[in-house]
Amino acid sequence: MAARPTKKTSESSDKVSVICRALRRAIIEQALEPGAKLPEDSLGERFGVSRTIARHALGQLAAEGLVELRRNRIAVVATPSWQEARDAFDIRIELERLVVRQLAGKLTKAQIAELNAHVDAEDGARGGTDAVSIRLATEFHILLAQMTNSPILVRYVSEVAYRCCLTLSLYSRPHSTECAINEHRAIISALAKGDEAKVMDLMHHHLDSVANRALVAPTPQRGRDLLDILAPYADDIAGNRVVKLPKVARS
Amino acid sequence: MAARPTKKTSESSDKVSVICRALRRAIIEQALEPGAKLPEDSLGERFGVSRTIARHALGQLAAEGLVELRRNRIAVVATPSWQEARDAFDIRIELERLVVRQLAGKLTKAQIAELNAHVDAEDGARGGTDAVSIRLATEFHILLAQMTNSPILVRYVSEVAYRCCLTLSLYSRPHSTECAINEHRAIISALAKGDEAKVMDLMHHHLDSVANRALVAPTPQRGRDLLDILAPYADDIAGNRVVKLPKVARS
DNA sequence: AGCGCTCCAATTGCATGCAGTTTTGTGCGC
DNA sequence: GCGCACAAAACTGCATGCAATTGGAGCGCT
Repeated sequence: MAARPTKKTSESSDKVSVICRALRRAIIEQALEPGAKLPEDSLGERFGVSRTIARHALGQLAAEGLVELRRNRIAVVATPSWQEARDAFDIRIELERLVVRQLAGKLTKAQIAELNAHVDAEDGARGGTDAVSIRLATEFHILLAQMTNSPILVRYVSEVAYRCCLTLSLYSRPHSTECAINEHRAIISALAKGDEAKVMDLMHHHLDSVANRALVAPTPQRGRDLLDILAPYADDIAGNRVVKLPKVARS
Repeated sequence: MAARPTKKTSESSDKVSVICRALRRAIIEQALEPGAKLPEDSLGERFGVSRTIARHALGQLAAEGLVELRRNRIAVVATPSWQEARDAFDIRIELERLVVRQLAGKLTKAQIAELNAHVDAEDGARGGTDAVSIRLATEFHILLAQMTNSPILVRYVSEVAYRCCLTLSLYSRPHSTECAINEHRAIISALAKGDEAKVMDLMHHHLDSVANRALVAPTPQRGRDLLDILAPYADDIAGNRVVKLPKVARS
């Protein structure tokens, strides 16, 4: 259990992975907002690669749910619905409870130090931009996942954490990250103490409170999803008579 | 909640998706065993597309963890270690508990009928090959996930279920699927009754027993991973003198 | 102005070609 | 027969080119 062979899953240093990493980071730091267009040409030019590679990278990110790919259309940064955001958080809670359950009482001194150092970094970045805070907070969770030495768990936690970041930029009001930092510290100490039930609960409530602070209202304010906005009206109308909407492409 | 908009994430009808589906199915039906080589040329020729497309499909499947992609090397069907298999099942348990938790007491009559019909199909296929039984059993779980109307949950449950199929063909002895069918029926009836705690427990034990029946011993019998098989011997030898193994490529 | 139509630039879908790397097969010395 | 060097084949990494589709500007009509 201590020295599980850490097999490299993928994500080496080929150009596709480089682009994926760059885009992922741009997305979670909200340099690319949901709905932003990602033409293959531009990406290729920007990263000095051919369109083929850019396209491949977009395919990967689409598989992770970070970008949306519609046939013959320009790829865009994903715009999850409010419900999808909530679903993502629900899944994340279960996965991260699993993480801390596996980790409770099994961390080395060095690992605990590493976690504390990371939270210190979060603390230090408190004066910076929200984007950096969010990235650091997310990386804390990924760091935890990595300590399980389970590549699959790392992958899923990372993916779902990224998705949650995405929703933060959609539905969240400017929020304070301070309590998150304290909660991170509490989780570390509970992990060190080895109190499995306690740490699972802490993680649960931590994520739940992040979700609740982020997903304030079921009515998306800045949500770009035209369909969701129009849904109630559409129902209304359907009751009266049929109206021709301009080719709503829900399919 | 009843009529959540079912947004299509990807996986439409472009050639890449077609190839992915075909390969996925071939893998879970064990027509392609773990370790099987997947050269881009051959795939392209087989499916009547260019290498570009085959390559893209392999990339997607690699992102799902079904194939392994090493730089400049032929892609192969993934060969998860025993520990990875166990991890996959652990994650799967949590995810599917979440599925049934969301579903308990919320299924329509039609949905329950659909589930029952599926289990009937599983029953009917009992005389057939193991491969078909495994596929049907897996599809039952995916069907459940789909009923949550949460695209993210569907994606993760599907992926992890496929991965579990993969490990079945690696570490499992020829097994009986009959109890699984009964357990499926029990889950459906508990879902219909709406007993949340009960159905979560049923799902937990169902998957746990599948895992335990499959992952019998930490020593893989038919495991193709040369490294794992040779590990104890290598240790032995190392104690005496150094032996030159032919370029073991663990990286 | 508002609506519909046509046509063109922008963009994707896909195949092919070339360069570099790995694997395989072959011949040679022992 | 056995091991080894070397060359040929196989395969991947990536760029480019062409056809098909889309989005939108421009334009005429009401």
